[in-house]
Amino acid sequence: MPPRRAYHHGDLRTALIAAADAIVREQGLEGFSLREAARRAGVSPGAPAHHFGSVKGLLTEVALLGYDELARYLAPPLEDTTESAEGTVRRMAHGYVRFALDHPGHFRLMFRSDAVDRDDPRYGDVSARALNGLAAAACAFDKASGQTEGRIFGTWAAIHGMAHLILEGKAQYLFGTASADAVVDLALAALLARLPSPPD
Amino acid sequence: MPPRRAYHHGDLRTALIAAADAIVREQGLEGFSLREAARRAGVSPGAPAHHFGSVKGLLTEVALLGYDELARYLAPPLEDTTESAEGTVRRMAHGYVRFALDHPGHFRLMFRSDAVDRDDPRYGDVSARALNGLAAAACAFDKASGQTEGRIFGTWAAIHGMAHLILEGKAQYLFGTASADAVVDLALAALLARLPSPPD
DNA sequence: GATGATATCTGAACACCGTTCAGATAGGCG
DNA sequence: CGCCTATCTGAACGGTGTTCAGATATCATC
Repeated sequence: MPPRRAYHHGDLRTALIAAADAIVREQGLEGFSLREAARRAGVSPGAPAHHFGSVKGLLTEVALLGYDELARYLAPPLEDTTESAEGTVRRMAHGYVRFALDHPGHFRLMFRSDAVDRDDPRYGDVSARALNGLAAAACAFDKASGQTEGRIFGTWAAIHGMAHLILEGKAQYLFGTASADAVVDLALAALLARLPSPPD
Repeated sequence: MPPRRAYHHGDLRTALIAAADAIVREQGLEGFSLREAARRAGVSPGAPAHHFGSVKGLLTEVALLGYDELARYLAPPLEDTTESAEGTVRRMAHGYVRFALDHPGHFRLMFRSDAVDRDDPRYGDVSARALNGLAAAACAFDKASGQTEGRIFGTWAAIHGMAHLILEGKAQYLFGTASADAVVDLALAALLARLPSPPD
């Protein structure tokens, strides 16, 4: 990463987002600093301010990329039309948890409302898009129970709770060193066993 | 909080924990700093190091206090023996979420494995104790489904997920400005509706 | 009670952080 | 060409956690 020759970067905004994304991916959120991102982009510490206002602005962009990536993890189960609705929910749970473990820095950032510009309108859009699939699966699976928002949120909460607790090391109190997939399967078995009869 | 007269504090360790706990309670985790805690205790910035090693050590103590408080929020539903098992789980979910909203700084800290000394043995003890009640309720309620650890973790994950998502403002995408209690009720309705028949 | 060992705390230093801002530089456009 | 505006520099400021030699107090032992 040799120092730029030109005084003007050309596309500093994009470069800073890429640098920040890489830091969060490599070192997690604690390893991130605005100055380090500037350093990687070969630019002075004051440069990011013009493009992002503050560190929150830059981290918001990284969080948005995280939602895109999450959507990619959740897509395959939906595209497989041969799967039952219950199977789809199952596979999305595994995908959600795998995303959290594959991209812990992004996952944590996405749910750190203090580190991010919560009021960015794109933020709501992207999270809605990422969860559209989950919403569809939850509704298809869970036709009989409660009203729509309750179904979606209940499913989301159960899956998100697994991911968060596993990521932060809380599952080991119950399961020792069992794999995340095994933990998810056991929890799903308990949560889905309540179902009266598998739909379609 | 006038400056101490004595060179030695007397019980600095306790004073620092109390100060840190107060900061987290008043200003949240982002408002916390080791130096501010030292300032409140009327002591130099280097003093905490001797008692806690690093900032993680002090924050671990605050997190432990958080678990105690959580246990207090979860206790009443268990003590009410007239309640059905489902009702107990319901009330514990509301208690868990209320704790998160009443003590956001503590809640976030308790699940920030980067900010805390994860390997502190007391950490596992206290979290186990706080969740014992939840475990008992989950098992009593959910006799038929899955094996024990799966039942406990599934219930915990669902409840924790609600609390986390609500606290970080993610429920508003689905429910607007609805109260947390209403959101929890709707999600519980969907999750519990799957039950074949109410036990006992 | 005096003496020595040990625990405790100070205060200055260090490296780093995010943010600000006057000024240097470049590109776009008349 | 010359100007205007966006962009970026680099130094400064106040803040952070951590380290450490040295000052101070407590405690055990004589």
